[in-house]
Amino acid sequence: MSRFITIKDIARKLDISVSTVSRALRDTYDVNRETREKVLAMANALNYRPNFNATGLVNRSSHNLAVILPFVTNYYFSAVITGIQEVAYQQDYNIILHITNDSPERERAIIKNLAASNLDGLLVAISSDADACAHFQQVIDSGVPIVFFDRVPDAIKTSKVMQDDYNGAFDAVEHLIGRGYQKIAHIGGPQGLGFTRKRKKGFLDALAKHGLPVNEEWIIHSGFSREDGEADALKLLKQKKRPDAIFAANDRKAIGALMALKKSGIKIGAQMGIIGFTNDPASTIVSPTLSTIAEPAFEIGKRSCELLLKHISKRNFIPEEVILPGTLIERESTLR
Amino acid sequence: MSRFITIKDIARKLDISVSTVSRALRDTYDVNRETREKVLAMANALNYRPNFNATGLVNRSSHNLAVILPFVTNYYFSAVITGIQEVAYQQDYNIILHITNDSPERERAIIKNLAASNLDGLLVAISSDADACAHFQQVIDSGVPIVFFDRVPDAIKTSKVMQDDYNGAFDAVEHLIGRGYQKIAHIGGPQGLGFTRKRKKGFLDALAKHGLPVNEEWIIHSGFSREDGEADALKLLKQKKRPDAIFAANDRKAIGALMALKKSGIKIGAQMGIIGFTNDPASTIVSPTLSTIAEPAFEIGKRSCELLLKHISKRNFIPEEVILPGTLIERESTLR
DNA sequence: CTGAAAGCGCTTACAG
DNA sequence: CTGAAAGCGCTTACAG
Repeated sequence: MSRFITIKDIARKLDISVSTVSRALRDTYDVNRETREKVLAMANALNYRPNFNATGLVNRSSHNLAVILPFVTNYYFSAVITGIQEVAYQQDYNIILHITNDSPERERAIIKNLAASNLDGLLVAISSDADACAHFQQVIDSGVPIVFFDRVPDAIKTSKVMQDDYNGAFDAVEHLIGRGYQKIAHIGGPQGLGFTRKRKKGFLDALAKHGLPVNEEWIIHSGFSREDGEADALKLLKQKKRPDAIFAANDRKAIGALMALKKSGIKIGAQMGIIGFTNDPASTIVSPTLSTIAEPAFEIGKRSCELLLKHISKRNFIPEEVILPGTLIERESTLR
Repeated sequence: MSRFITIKDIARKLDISVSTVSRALRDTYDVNRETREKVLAMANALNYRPNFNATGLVNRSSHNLAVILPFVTNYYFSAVITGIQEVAYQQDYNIILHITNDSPERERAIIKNLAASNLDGLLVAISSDADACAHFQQVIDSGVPIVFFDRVPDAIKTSKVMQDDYNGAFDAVEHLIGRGYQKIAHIGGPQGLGFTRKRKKGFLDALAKHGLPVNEEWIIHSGFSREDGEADALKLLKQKKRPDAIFAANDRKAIGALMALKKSGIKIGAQMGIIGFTNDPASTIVSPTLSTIAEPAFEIGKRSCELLLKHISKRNFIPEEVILPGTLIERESTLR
């Protein structure tokens, strides 16, 4: 391993002390202008790069942010990461990526092994079965701020960024009603997740507002995958009373439902309206194309990271909850 | 910021020296068994975590690996990352994620700002317009190993991991021929990329082997997006001599082509066979479903990371080029 | 405006 | 088997 240029090298070449080099480099103390310029020029000439381990050690900071989330192989989370990355990059922070595979055990193991001293902050979307969140509280208590996004634990007081799940769901269902559907089913996500409840509440309230009945048999909870959507849809089909529309908790489920129903000979739209949530690019690939609520995933990433940086720079930054609105996108799957 | 537990704390509590604590913790020197156990117990009781900035400073290593790639918002790259993450996690390495948005400038800026001292190695897929690769060579010369995957620069001697682009393309085209298609077009990726050339070569050689003509007008190069695929397909449609099948350089292009042609009234399969490359989940969502060559994306990530760790642990590890085979997946888009 | 010195938390020859 | 000391590269009171 070849040696790297250090401030000592610069100091020696210029025949000044390392203290002065350090001060000149950071431009924070009074340093003679000429001296500073000489140092800067030399640093540039030697292609000097600060050793982050050293600066981190004395400053107790690393310019490293960890992102912890269930998956990256889906559109929503990869778009969020891109947003996070965008602001981190501007501010010279590194993103350390941890993937939990939606496993609470792995999530806990990751948290446990976080060398807290190596991180300035955390951005996290919890796993589906987030039972206990004590491990996150410990991190915060140890002085490392966390911002949660999308999948947020209610119990922890810190900044959170999410889409407007309630109103998105409400709008989706009202859209179905507006299109004349009357017997509306809901295929939801895992019950443990906060936003599963919010989307369900939006669904229920929209029905209530329009005086439509709630049929408990038309409400099914399962996972978020396409396969889950297929299975849920097939269950709905077997009901004695069959619904005429489905609001799915996300696009993958909606697409699974759509494909399974189509295969069963149901005319999507005409016989069964379907609307999802996310605006995954796949929703324009299915046939018929899928109506949905577009989530501002990239924006959620950006806002989360901005908030985290505020927590980092201001010791006692007051936690904020940011709720970003979604947008109804009307496509073929809700066309009668 | 609350203080963290250090080896000094452990030493004080146990009334021994920090040297002994350090040695006991790493279990590398001879330490009296009892002493070691006392240290371990105390470390555990105090919930001690090593300060990576400090260990990194003395060991000149950080257990940090950087991953640099164009995007994460597509299936292939997000699957690769998941594979990388999987082995990094096992070995207690952190993944620092950098996204270039496929911009060579940003790629160069990222490399320039890498505090080399803070990284043990790099995993990279270069951007499409990778003209100069000197910046990567510099990193390697400075002692930080790089492993390239998928998009690899020919000019640099280091380990590389990729799918078998040539044979995958060859198999795809031979599949089309086996299904009876005779006038086969190719919609390829950006010309600068090495694998664009390899996939094209596989295409040409398969035609040659079966004595089919090469029509230069049926070979179109553009970007990798669905929109590019649509535009390419529409161009092919306007040709005086119209092809009866298309081999697309990736699934997104293939899906774009498929959708555009379908909209133009072409019967996919019967009138126009289409095959892609990747096995993006979207290829089972389009209708008709898309035949394709499945790439072992997750495996590519794993192998890349394993190789990088070998470079890191063995100063003079001899670079390896790993080529992983793809798998033909026959679906509806090549059914006559 | 500048330098000498102490210290961040850890590792590792050097003695014993 | 254990301790005292030096050092990794940087920052920052303390003097001057």
